[in-house]
Amino acid sequence: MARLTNCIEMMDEGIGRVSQIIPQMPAAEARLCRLMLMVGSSLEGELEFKLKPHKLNHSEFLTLMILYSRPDGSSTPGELCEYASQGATNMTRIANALVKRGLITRGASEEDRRRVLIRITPAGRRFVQKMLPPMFPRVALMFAGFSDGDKRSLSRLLRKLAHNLDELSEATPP
Amino acid sequence: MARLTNCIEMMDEGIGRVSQIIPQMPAAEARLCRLMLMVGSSLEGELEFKLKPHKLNHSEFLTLMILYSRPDGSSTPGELCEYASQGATNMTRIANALVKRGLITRGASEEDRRRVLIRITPAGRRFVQKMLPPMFPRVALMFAGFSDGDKRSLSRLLRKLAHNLDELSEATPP
DNA sequence: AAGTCATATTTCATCAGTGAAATAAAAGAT
DNA sequence: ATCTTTTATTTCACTGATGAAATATGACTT
Repeated sequence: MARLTNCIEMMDEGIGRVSQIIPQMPAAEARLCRLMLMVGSSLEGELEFKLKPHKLNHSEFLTLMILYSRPDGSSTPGELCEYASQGATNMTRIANALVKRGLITRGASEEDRRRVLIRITPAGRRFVQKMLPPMFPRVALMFAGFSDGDKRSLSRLLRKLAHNLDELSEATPP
Repeated sequence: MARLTNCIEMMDEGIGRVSQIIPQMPAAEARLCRLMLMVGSSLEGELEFKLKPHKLNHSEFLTLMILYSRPDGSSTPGELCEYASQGATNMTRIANALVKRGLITRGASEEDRRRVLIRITPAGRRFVQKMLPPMFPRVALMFAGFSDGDKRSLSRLLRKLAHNLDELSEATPP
């Protein structure tokens, strides 16, 4: 796999040349956009790489973590779909996989028997507590050389970007 | 689809609770990591959305743009694999799709006849010049409210992160 | 000339996610 | 009591990417 830095360098030159041909292009913004996409997918790759030994993919991991982080360790398929940004079809498949491994259980809700209650099991909690800590060093290394101010800036700017993306997709009711 | 802002809010609370159970967790870094992943994939969705009317997916668009941005409008499959972060198998498929639409051509290289020279066609250039400008307003809106300093900061921080990710994957030679 | 390496393609099996449609069951509305 | 809506599951066809193995071709080495 090519180093990210090389791809970025080549992207910089490419956008430079394109913006000479098409001067109306918002070059700085386009660069930021490409940067986000490149770094984002590299980060995604890094995550999947760390998950592979545990036979989990990103969306299974995310679903499990959402449950783990809940005060009561439970949620419903619909809610999980929302927060894990997955379709219902996919969430059914994810839940099946996690149930099969004994990390979660499915049961009917008491109050509303249409709903399905998904709970993380004690085995699921142990699993998370065992797999999470070995990831910490690499997560910390990603932000090596970032001052506290850098981290705060990055957080602020990403949240601002997220807010703008929300506005954009609300302005487009497809 | 859930709003990004909601997902972020819920992620913040979730990480807060997890870091109470597992205090060694680098919470700030984990938050940044999740933020990058969420915003990145939302951005990816936004891009795919803009590409759909042109019947292009992300990697086809990227491949085409790399060629467009080259001074001579040409490259080779191997090089495109690198910069578009695609496997050879996939690049063959991408090239087939673009050739079929008349946007690029494939031909043997003169110097080294093992190599295949991929060139953007005049039709390919016209296609890019027609499809690109309508994207500009939305790209600009993504960064609405970003000062010049914000943009520079974000650029700098993403590049630093990219650099760290390169180091990480070089320290892991599988 | 023979052997080795490099480049690209093709085939194949597989995985992860999408979207639409059909089904089921229960809640809520009138 | 019937009708509508909500929630979840299941099935199906499809897209896009992945990785391994086999093949073809041409370049480089000696």
